[in-house]
Amino acid sequence: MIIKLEARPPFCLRPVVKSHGWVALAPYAWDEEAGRLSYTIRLDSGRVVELRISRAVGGVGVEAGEVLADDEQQQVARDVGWMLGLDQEFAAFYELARGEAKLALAKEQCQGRILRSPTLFEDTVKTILTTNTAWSGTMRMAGALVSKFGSPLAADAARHAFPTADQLAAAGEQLLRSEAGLGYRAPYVLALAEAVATGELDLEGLKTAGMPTEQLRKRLLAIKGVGAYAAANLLMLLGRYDFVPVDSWALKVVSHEWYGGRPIDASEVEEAFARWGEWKGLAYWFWSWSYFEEV
DNA sequence: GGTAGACCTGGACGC
DNA sequence: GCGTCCAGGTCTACC
Repeated sequence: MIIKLEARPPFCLRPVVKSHGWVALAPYAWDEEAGRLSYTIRLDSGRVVELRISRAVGGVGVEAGEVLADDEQQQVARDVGWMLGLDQEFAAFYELARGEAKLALAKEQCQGRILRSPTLFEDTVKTILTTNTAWSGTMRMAGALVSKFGSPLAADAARHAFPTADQLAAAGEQLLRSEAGLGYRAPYVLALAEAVATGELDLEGLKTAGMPTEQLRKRLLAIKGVGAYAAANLLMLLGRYDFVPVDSWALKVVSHEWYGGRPIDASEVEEAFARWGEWKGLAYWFWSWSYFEEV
């Protein structure tokens, strides 16, 4: 069964997949040769299926490997549409980027969309896993959460979906530490899972909340384990680009680009991109850094 | 409001 | 093989 989904042009699958490191985190997988993105998902019906997403005329084709009920097909269309940002609009950003040599190819290269997870819960957990650790650590922790606590794929029990909030809440702090190696992040992830599982926190509602970005940012910062960097990263995934997710890498490349390599702080990174206004985060994300041209 | 130290793990490094 | 050090954001206590 193949579900065809249309994308707002310009759309190219590979740039979305390569937009950041999310594709390297379970349960995502990318087949470079086939140009196919895979994602193991637990549907609301409880069924776990592997979605195989490929470029198709005008958008993407999603193969589920088995026949899905109508409501399951609707969920797949909704979730894949969100994951790839199929309906996102970047015309205003492209217009601004046209006059900037470091972003001149943004439209031509279909830049703008950033790969995300079906749920904001999963993206928030993964963002917490990126903090204060090397990328290898993030991959290890995400992989462990999926393999230890996620529901298995019927056709291949070795593969699992990302665990639901209920599943992580049921795991408890001790198992999150010992089985997933989350360390001090375990209580943060547990508290988040419990808040979402009990309905105390409606994370998914934030996807469509029309509130101002600053208000949305405050809601995200109220989550334990989510600081300035993590909130900005999540805002980017929510399509709000008013803040730059400043991590140590950002401090390095921005310093090299505009501050002569001297130590800088987060406010100087924000200042460097201030002229991009509501597109600040996106300009930062797709900037062609001198640091890499000279290394 | 600003700052220092603790948190946790894996990897790099020196012995 | 073992011990030490370091990288990586956020939180909390303190000033």
